[in-house]
Amino acid sequence: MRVSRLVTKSLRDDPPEAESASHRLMLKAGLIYQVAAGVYSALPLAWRSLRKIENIIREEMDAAGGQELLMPALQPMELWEQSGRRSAFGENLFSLQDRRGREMALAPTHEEVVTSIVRANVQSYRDLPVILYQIQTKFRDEPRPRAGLIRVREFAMKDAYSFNADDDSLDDSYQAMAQAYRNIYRRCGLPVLMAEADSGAIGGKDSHEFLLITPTGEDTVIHCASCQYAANAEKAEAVYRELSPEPEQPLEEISTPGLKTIAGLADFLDIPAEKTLKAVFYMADGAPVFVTIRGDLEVNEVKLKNALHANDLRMASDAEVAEAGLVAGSASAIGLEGITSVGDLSISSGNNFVVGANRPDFHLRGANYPRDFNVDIQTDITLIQPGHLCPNCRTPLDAVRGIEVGHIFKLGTGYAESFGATYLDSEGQQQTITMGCYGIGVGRLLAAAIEQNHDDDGIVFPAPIAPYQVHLVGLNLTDESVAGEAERLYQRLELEGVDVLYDDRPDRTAGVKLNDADLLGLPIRLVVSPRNLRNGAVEMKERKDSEAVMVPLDEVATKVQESLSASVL
RNA sequence: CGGGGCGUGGCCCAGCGGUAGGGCGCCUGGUUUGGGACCAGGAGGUCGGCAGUUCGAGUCUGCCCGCCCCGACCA
Repeated sequence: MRVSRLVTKSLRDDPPEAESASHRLMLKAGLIYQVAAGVYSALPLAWRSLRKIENIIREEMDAAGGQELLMPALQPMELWEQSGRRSAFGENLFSLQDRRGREMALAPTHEEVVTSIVRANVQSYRDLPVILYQIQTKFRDEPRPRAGLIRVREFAMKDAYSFNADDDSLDDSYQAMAQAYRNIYRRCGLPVLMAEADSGAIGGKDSHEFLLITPTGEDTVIHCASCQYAANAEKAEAVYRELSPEPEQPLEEISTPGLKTIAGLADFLDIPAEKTLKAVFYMADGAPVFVTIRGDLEVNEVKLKNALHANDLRMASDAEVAEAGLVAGSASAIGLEGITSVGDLSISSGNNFVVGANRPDFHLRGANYPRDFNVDIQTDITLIQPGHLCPNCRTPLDAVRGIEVGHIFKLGTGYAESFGATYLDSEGQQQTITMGCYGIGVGRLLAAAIEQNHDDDGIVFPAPIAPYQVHLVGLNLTDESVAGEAERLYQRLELEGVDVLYDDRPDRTAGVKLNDADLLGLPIRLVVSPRNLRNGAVEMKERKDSEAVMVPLDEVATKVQESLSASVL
């Protein structure tokens, strides 16, 4: 491709609206163009990268036994009523009416349709297992699209679905998909962490996320350097140091004037925060919830939401707290009635806690669970943080930030039950099919790759997903001998099957061209110029390196091939 | 949805009651050419929309729309 023919131009100024590196660089290099909030065109350069990613995904899905198909984005709303996910997705589901006033949805994912297909086509255990996949556009009316292609409302997703006779078979498919995913990221040149995850709105049992580690990621991953345990912070399991139990003391009210925070209370009483219990108030689907957790810990809202089976969970407002008759800053579950009460496991991990007295400026000491108060649900709702202990090996945990670039789930039989997807086993008994689903956001993967691979000058593309492999820069092309050599080299490389972007613009200065090359970040840069040609050479530089080397003209094609084959992981 | 910010040629911005400007980019001619060159000439804008205040509105007021950023969601 010749730069002179490329429709897109790089931008000279940083787009002011783009905070994240990938967003800024993709706009600046002319990879994407915004159409609406969270809706982008993929311009020719980005589209080449996206196709390369898609092809890697296809090859690995096919190798893992997947069959590609294409399902519609436009679907009747009845399907979503039938699965119960119309309300589960809520406002995130794009919906519209056709000319007859019939309600339709733009699909955010395809369990409903794929399950219907399998119901119609699979009757026997001999037909299983089946893995179906597609690379197709998804629509999700996200509350807040952000950061370019990281979170958008319309996006290409590879979604795969496994259909299995039993849990062992599901486990096989799940492992095969997990391995295919590892292969995909490795082949894209992107190291990822596979972490235990919450299954969210999709529902199901086991679930893992694949995260590209970068400081600007939106997810926190808890990681154990010792045993390699990794989990999304939303999911990570809590373990507690054994506190030596003390003899239980009686409840005693103490004056704590003006104290409303754990830090203030612990300081005033000269006790560690873990000797206190904290009360936190939430609204779950419109009803107040009273949460008790040890004073040194934070509430994990995802765990809490799951424990309550709530669709919507948020912190209660001051007004709602007051209306429920609670004393913010001095509340405890002692004597609490008429409100759902949830206790973290940590309330059993110590005793003689200091808790609120349910009247301002007073607390109680010597509180013990369950002697002094009760909870409706006791479960793990702790938000794991660095320094907490690994559930496997008790090593202190680290936290890193990552971008979720893939997610796999064991769904179980829920969808098959909704749609009546059954088969006859070898005994002639009717059984329900069990399912898994497996997703990769293609555009997000590209954005995450850039988020992770860039420097001050621009993108540093991993070779397998770069739009082109070689950026051939011709300097001083008004000199006919230079233009001739550059042209010959361009055609030679193309003939050898190398993807070359040839900057053939005769009227651009060296600075502009070299800056553009750094910005776009193709793996190899070749510079043809009068200065280099005088030595019968071309300058070759890998984008990730700081040093360039001079290569004799007749060896350039060979050196390029060598360099490219070395960069394939 | 709550909080903050912004809408002026393709891009980045200035102008804050009195005849729409600059830089980049674009077109023509010339000079340049290894890290975003120079000279001369030129094209290009219903100042997000609607209503109002005013002799006069890009500028003031109200309503609406759109976009970005921070929080609840996810590939």
